[in-house]
Amino acid sequence: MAKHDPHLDLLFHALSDPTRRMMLNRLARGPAPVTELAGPTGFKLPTILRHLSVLEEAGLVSTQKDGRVRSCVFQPKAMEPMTDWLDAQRKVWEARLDRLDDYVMNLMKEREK
Amino acid sequence: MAKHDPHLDLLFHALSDPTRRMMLNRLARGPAPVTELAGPTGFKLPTILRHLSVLEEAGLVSTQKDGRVRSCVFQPKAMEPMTDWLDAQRKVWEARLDRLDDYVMNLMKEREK
DNA sequence: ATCATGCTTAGCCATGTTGCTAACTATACA
DNA sequence: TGTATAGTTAGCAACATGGCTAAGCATGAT
Repeated sequence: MAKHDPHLDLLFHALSDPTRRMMLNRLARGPAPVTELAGPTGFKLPTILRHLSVLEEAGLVSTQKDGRVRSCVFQPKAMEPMTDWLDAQRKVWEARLDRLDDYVMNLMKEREK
Repeated sequence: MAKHDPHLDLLFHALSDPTRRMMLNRLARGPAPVTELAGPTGFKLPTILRHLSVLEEAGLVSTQKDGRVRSCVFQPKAMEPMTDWLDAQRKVWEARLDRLDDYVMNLMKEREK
């Protein structure tokens, strides 16, 4: 378990904004140029570009310029460190439940004596 | 799919900080008082209390005062909206892969003619 | 060559976040 | 009663975030 993983910070932070989640959701349906990402949000292009760069820094989106159009592509692999953390966290929690279980079982055995 | 769920913002934001993740990790092992949460982080109590309130507002931790000690408890259920969103996102992505598959299959059939 | 399109950059503003210290309250213990 | 313990609150400083406008640049169409 990493003590503090800066990449995780970037990932969770990137997803903490509804506009960025909306953009990601669009991109999950397939690549799109910046303007198309901006459309449904109602925000201006510079704002969207900033959100996009946050997504890129988190590794969630990669972009490539083709002529004057920048095409944005969702990178699902980037999610993994996050789901890994969530799984690890759940494991710790479940181990705790198991220990609680043992504890309760022992209590009951004691009672039976 | 909710247009913009403020709760998701709070959840992802709460997890975007390494100190808060460390605190949660400790709490997954079982309840703890504030001072014990602060210990390994090296931060002062007021700082930890602010982090704690972020976790509480996200619903990830509930606290209760017993005498002069505040006991903090991890609330795993609070994670659900987040994992639900991740699952939904993955579903969209996989549906896209399926469509791509169909597309490639059609291309190959065309070629055979 | 000119114009429209699609970004891109610079820079401003308001607000939010994260750390701190200092001072306070409330409970337990002697 | 007095003292140590465990939080708590107020408020400050530095920096990050999220929106904008205005101006610029590169490419495609005419």
